Amino acid sequence: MSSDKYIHNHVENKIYNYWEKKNLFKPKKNKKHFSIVIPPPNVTGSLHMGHALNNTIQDLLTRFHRMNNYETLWQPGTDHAGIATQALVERKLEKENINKQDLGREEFINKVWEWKNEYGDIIINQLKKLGCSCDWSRNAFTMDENLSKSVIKVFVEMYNKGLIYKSRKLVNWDTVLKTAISDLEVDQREVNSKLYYIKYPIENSEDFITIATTRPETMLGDSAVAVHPKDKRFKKYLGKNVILPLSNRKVKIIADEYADPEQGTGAVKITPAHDFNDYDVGKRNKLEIINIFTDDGKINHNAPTNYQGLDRFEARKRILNDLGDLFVKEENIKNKVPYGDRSNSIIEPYLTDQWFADAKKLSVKAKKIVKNKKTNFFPTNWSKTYFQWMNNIEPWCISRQLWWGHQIPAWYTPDNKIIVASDEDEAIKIAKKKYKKNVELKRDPDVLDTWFSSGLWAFATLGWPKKNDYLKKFYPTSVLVTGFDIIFFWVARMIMFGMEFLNKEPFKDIYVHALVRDEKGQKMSKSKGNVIDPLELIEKYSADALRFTLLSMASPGRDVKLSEDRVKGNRNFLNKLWNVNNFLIHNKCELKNVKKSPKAKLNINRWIYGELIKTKQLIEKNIKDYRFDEASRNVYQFVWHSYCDWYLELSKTIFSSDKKTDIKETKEMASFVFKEILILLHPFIPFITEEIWLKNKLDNNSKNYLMYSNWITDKSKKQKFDDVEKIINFITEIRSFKNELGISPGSFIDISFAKIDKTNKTFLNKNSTVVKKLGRISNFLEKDKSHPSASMIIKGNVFKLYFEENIDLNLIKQNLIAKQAKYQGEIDKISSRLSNKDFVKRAPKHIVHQEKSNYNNLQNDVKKLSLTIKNL
RNA sequence: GGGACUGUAGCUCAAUAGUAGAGUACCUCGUUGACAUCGAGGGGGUAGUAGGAGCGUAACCUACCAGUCCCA
Repeated sequence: MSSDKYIHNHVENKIYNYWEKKNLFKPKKNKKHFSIVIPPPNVTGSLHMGHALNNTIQDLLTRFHRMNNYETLWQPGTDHAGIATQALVERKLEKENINKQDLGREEFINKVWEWKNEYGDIIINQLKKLGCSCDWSRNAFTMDENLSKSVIKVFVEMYNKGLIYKSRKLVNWDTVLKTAISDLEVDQREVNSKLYYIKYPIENSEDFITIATTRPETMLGDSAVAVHPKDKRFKKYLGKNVILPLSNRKVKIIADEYADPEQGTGAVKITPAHDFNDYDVGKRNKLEIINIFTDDGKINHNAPTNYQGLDRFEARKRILNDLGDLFVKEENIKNKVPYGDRSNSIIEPYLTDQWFADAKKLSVKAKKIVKNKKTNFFPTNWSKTYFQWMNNIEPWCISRQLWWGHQIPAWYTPDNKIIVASDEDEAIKIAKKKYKKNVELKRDPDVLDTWFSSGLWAFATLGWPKKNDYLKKFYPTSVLVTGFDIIFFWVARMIMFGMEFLNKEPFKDIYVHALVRDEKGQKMSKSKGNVIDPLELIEKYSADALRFTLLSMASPGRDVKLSEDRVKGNRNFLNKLWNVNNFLIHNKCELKNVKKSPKAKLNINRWIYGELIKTKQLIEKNIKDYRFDEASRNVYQFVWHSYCDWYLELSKTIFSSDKKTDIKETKEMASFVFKEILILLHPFIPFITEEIWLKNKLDNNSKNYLMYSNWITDKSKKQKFDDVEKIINFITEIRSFKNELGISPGSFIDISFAKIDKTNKTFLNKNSTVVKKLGRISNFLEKDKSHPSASMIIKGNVFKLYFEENIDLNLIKQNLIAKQAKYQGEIDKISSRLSNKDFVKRAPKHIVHQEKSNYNNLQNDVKKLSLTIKNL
């Protein structure tokens, strides 16, 4: 006999190899087109829960469309993660006592490539573990030659259009990584800080003006003290100078509305080189910009010698110490401090020359396309977030002081003019034309922000700028599946680039899923130690179980709170499925020979077929609406409860009978529906469905792949099969009644039909085999027995039940009284509704009608109940 | 400071305004034929609070309370 348990461990790898060997992930010519580009995971990354959710959804959509007559492309790849990768390789080299600078740029980049070639596929292999059916033959990398070419092309064109420019500005500077980063890469964290009050002596006076600051070390770079123009307290000092303590420089006291009279002392020190607000004040008031930091956050030569070379935090201590009497007090406060999301170090506003993209200009078309609903967010609400950011968009700093990445295609002439060209030869040509002679050119050492190249992902991976078949077929892509955390980083920028260069939206739909949190709803983080590793769950419970769990929990607008128990529960679902297969084999059902559309006469067969169609339609609708939670619920409910708990149980009565035609029909239907179940479930849980498919040789020697099997279509009118539902209800009532009276569920009973109406009597007699077996009934009696009985009332019919066991009459009575009270409660509610004239007048007729009929039915039941109670 | 979201059973979440459901946990019972990773049954909800519109709502509006997130 086959094993009772589904063991996933060997199955999943085997099945994945089978898919790859058969080349099933490649797009196959078909009428319609469907495409997804993967949000490229970081090449240094390893699979976390966010990836698992994100890619499970994409795989479900991909498989669903691939099965249903779409030529389907899921374009995979990774991004080069400039900072992360460079830092990683640097650390690795440090361990080997190799310094990046000694190695030189070119050699270092070689080392990074070596690393990439060795480890870069880790995350790709992890995606395979999850079952992702990407077309791996097209696996892309942002540093690939063709993608790099499109990056250069985009840069050059944007420069020529004036959409990219170089400028000296205050930027977010990471003193650890020694590079500029964009606003988005800065994390504003609330921390406990101290506010220091410091007296600045006023020139030629005994007076002081007291300022408050959280960063006293920056006073070495102060170029003014600002007060609010309307602040009467300071009016007398306006235009005077203060003697800057420690530096002994003279700086002016100026009036500027930036100074908030309510904050601190009302007077604020202005350090244009090291604070974004102060920079603006400085510009307005034409103040000197004094940079006092080196690129690694130490005090530089612009400060008094005794502080030079000190780290910024060391300098703070020394300065506070050196202030002496001028130090007034300190206060504990909470404030926001900028941290670099990669280095985790405090970010320094720093004045440098950088390249910027004019995001404001790019945003115009990008906003319009969403406004015009050519691109739609799901859930819709995310468009608000999108617009809010787009409306307040700032220039995007795209240059990074790194070696690993796309080097900016700009060259400098000896007189420091910029030449932007797609390669050095072209730059030389341009220079020659301009200067009428050969001039020495120096290439800009900076590279572009990784997100710049990921922004081209949706079309560069499809071959752009070449106008090939793929681009035509698959752009715009059908849907982008992504987390809300990268709407700005990536989604918005892809839309901007897509609109600018193809004048078409990169994707029709944007499905935004939530964050995966731990079971308590906390963000998973290494420092908290609450990270659940998807690979561990896969190992323990299977990829299918993890996938199904994530899908069923992906409710829109909600975070996914993942607990191991849920995954375990869904592993049980797989086992159930496995055992259905065992059951069918056991009953000699042949899946291999099922007909295309089975004809059924038996009510249970017609019923399960109807349920199948209904379920299929529901799932399809929910997948199209991106309601994966609902879709998984639909399929789970149908498979476990309708098919296993009822249909297969009911079918057992037929299998154990001697009616050959009925047995044949039921075998066929059981097999047919199960085969359809495998097809419906495949996008959700591809491994086990494929395993069962192959085990039953449904592939027909590689002629019928599960992965290309269409979902069932049936356009016939919906038929209702009340009779099976009636049987189910009747059996449930009996089971429940027995349980309430404390009768062992396995025991057999007799039931008297003496007081029930003809329709029901005929119906039950007609279905007696099934009802008797599942309801554990020995005999249907036409007349009441003289033994004591318990009465069960279903929809106005009184059934008398006779048990072998002795039942406490009191218990029976109590049971009936409780039921009566429950019904009466319902009646009271309905009657208060019905006695409301406005309700009867204004509510739709069918609602009123329904209430009335409910009322009558309940009244009838209560009447019967009280009669029975009286007779006891 | 600006913005978005959430509040429903112990927990995690559903439900076109027609009167609250599922999974899980819990309790009771059950095993010689698919499955104990199972089956049958059960208890459990003043829907954050308070107003308002409406015949009626958990769903709409307003305020408040609580929480989460984003931007500055």
